[in-house]
Amino acid sequence: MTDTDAAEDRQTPDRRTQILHATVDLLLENGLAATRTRAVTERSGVGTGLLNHYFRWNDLRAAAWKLIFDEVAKDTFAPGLPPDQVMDRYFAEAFAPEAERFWRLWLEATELAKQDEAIARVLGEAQTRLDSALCDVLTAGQAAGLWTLADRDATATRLGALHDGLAGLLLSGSPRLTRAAAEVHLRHLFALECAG
Amino acid sequence: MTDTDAAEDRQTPDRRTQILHATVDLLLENGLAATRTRAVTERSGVGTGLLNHYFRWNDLRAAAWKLIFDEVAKDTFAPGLPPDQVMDRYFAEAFAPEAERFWRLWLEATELAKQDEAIARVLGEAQTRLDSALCDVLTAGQAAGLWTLADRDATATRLGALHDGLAGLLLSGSPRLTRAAAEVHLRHLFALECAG
DNA sequence: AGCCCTATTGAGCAAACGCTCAGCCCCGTC
DNA sequence: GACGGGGCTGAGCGTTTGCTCAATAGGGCT
Repeated sequence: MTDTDAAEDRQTPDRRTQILHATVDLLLENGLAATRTRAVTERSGVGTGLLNHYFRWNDLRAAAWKLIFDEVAKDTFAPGLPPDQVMDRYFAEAFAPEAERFWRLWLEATELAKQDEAIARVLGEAQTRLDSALCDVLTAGQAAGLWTLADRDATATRLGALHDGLAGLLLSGSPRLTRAAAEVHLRHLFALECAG
Repeated sequence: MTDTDAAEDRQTPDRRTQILHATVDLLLENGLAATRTRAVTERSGVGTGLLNHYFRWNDLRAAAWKLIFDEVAKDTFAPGLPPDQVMDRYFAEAFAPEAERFWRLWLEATELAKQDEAIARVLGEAQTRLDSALCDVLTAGQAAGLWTLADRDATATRLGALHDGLAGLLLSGSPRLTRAAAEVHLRHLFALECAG
């Protein structure tokens, strides 16, 4: 991502980078279904030919998704904070409005992963990354005596899966679940895991 | 689904019913992405014109999904069994290979629900139905003294969401999670809820 | 100026999709 | 046999995709 900032400073940002970031923006704004190559060319001010010179559409999607997922993984588990504060931040931001766009893209990627191997790889890496980051935080907290967990890996998997499931419920517009309630559910599971 | 058998027995099963059930079969076999109107006409042995006479594609999908979801809701929570046996069956079949097709369709429906109001309605009804069925079982078990839960509705929501999240993880082919492990996770949450 | 070469363009192609519509087939009625 | 009409057909339309390719613009080098 340092490439990005450096490129934006330059007078003539790499056209390839322009295309990539236009794709990221459009994906976050409108989701995959409404993001087509033509929309990317218009947003980035680039001809259709150049876009296809640099990317095949599948690869462009995968590259943009990788940027987005990496960014989230970096933001969610900020380094240097005490583990309990990291978890608190994780719970607080789990269902924040800004996270909604991310989850929509996550579900869309899951959908596409069956057909597109590039996206499957990106999604798999992001999953592993988020899961192991969560594992690390749980381990650090346990080492610091903040909590006691019988099986940190299993707890991380359950937290991640519940997070995912609740986010999916929220996205589907279920009237029986609010953002605040979803956060409570996630915190509740963690409390149960620590107590049990 | 008794309609199906009855229809197959009849000499001239309703063409409309033939189309509907061909759609159900194809959705279960190949998922939505690989199920197009042409595939339905071929499977049901019907001309494209007749299909479009009876259904618009969006409505046909929604109708087929409704059949599938209703069937699952009916099968999962069989009436007449003791609540603890119902829960055991729920856990045992939660990630069975046959359930995989269902979850793929569930995710695809979630995806489409934002664009298609008919599917959003069908999905919403199915969600409510499954959630309240789970609530009922939890309530019945508590009444029978099988377990004690602080908040049955919340527990039902958490179980459903964890189920959903784990199924999503399995579908995405995550190598870190097996069907058996997913079942253990779900049972573990229930045990925690009962204990806590 | 003349030349070359890379970056860039955009009209248009091929494929895939849902859906239409002119017409065919078949059966009941007179 | 003639006629009428509803069930049914399928070639093909219109649209939307991702992507190609001949053509162009423009800057550096001689």
